[in-house]
Amino acid sequence: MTRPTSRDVATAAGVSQATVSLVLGDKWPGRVSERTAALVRETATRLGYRPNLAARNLRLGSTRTALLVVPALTNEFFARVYTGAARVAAEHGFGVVLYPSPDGTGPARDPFASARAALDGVIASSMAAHALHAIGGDTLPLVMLDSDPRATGSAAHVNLAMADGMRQVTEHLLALGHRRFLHLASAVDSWTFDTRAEALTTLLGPGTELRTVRSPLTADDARTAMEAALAAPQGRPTAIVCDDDILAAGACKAARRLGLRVPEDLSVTGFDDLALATAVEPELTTVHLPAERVGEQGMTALLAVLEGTPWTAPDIPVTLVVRDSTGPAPAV
Amino acid sequence: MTRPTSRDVATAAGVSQATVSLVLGDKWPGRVSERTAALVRETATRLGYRPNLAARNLRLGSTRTALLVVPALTNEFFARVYTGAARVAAEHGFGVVLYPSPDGTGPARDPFASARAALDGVIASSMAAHALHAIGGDTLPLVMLDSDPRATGSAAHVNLAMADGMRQVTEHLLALGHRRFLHLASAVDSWTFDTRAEALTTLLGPGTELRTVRSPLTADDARTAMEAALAAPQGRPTAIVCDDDILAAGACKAARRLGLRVPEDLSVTGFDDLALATAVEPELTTVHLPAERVGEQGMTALLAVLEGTPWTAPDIPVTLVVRDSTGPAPAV
DNA sequence: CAGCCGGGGTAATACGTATAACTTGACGCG
DNA sequence: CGCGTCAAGTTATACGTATTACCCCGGCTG
Repeated sequence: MTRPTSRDVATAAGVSQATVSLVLGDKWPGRVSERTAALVRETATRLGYRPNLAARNLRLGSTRTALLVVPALTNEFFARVYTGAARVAAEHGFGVVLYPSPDGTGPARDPFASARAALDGVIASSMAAHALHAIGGDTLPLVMLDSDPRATGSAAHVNLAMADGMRQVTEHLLALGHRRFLHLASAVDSWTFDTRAEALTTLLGPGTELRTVRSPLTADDARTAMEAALAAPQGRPTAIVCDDDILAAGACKAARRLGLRVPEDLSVTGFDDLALATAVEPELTTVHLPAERVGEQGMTALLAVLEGTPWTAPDIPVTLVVRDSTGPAPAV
Repeated sequence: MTRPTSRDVATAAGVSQATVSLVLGDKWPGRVSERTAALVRETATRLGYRPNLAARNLRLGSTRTALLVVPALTNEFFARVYTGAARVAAEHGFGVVLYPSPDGTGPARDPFASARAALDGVIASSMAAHALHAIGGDTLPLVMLDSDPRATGSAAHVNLAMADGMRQVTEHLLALGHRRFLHLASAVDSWTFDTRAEALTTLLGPGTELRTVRSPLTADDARTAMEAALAAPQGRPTAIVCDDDILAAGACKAARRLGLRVPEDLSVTGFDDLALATAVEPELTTVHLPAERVGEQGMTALLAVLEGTPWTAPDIPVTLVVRDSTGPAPAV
């Protein structure tokens, strides 16, 4: 009634366990005659044999499994990062397991053990870096996603060209004549957002005005933040730069509630280019972040690190997608 | 340079490996004196000892890991299912690993092995049921999510009360005076959607009209489907029942492109209650599906099955959330 | 004082696999 | 004919843990 082992297959086929392992391992060509190999394979499938991965992992000292640490999977961006990472992993016979509920809601007394599998390496989003040492991931090969290249020492880095993205946003808005800006920024403290904020500040030349409001990354918070910011009609911003499409969508909505038309009275930009960006009306002008590619490169980097190859790559380029939420600055 | 084992801890502490295992296992109270226990624990942390999970899994014959099979994590609904399942799992010292890229895009020659970990059980969404036997999951304890209770024999089931959800939609729209309906249905063949379609057909009494258009679950497809359906001004539907918020959002957009106002000229309803539902304008009237609870109950069910306890529970209730995308049927 | 008990620990083992090291027969070749 | 070679397997072992069965010794009891 219990699952058949390689030894069961061996006795059933009248060979030794080693032979079974050799055949099914598909290495060592010529070690086993084609005739017995076929016999072994046939009995294996007949018995429904599945290798015990725990045993194999123990023997090989490697699980071919990576841990992906992200804040929340319900954020489409990170779901896509996972997808990309899992794809590349599968191509190399690797698996990807997620660190559950790092948002702090879950219990996970021993978060490392809760991954249940021995791990070969860790890919961590900077937005979840605080969880890293609790995981014990600092003792494993590590790849950081979107984190300060100067900070995390030896770890490999996969970064998006956030500053350049912000440059594109700024130039686009300046060309449209905007001079008074509001930065609807994430309340999360991370390299990602810091870099953007810094880029925005430096790129906006003299003769411009910039206010910043920090808000959690939810549409509701965006709305209340907006209502406060747009209250005064005179001197109010004409362009809202949001750190996130969700914020941007919330901003558009708040604007309309306040009787402002987008983009005629107010331009709004986002980041990420989620499905949401084209679902709302007007469709969002936003910086497209190739999330899948982040995951892919993260996994590629980890594989390189595991092989001892030093890995480095230029920042992943991002591109502004101009849609309908931005337009010429109002005449006043 | 290699990771310390329990034996390393043992020699360092001057005890036997068995003692280390006993202490760190925290069972068998009284088997070890408090003094040596403290010594062992101290050396363990000093050496940075982490138990080798592959070895433990092999020894115990169980990995405390479940496989969750879903179509795509980028769909917020399934991301939330995962979150719920992972939470309950963590509470019981279990892990959840995802079946990567079952949408067929990925390579995954041996999808089962690509889970990399030996598994204790499987939780499978019916929308990915076709992948099940390829995974070999049919030989493991199985919990089915939203699948035909009559179909999958012995497996435990966790179902949403889809028919009741559709009933609420129908009654809401009928009460608003609608008589001509369009069902924007998913192109995917599954119990979920079949149940809804059947419920809709039976609930709409005489004197009503129902057309059905099947479409992939993307906003773009929804739009083209809509444009075809609404082309003829006379006899066009006044209420659009969508199988999904994404479809609903697409439908709203298409309607506006065609010069129809929502909800004045056209009512639209969705399913799921994703974040999208409140991000678009008008906010969607939609059937709220407690996705997290699906994941939680799925995991709970699996845990019960693993203990040999027969598990059964009533369908998870769903509730219509009335927002701004539905209104009285237009006069004509 | 012998016998027994139990606290506190240890030695031994099995889990299922991959692979290194060894065996065996057949065969070719000098 | 004897030896090296090679194909085709097999035997043995280790991976690191959890747990069972055992052991030792001090103290209590009859």
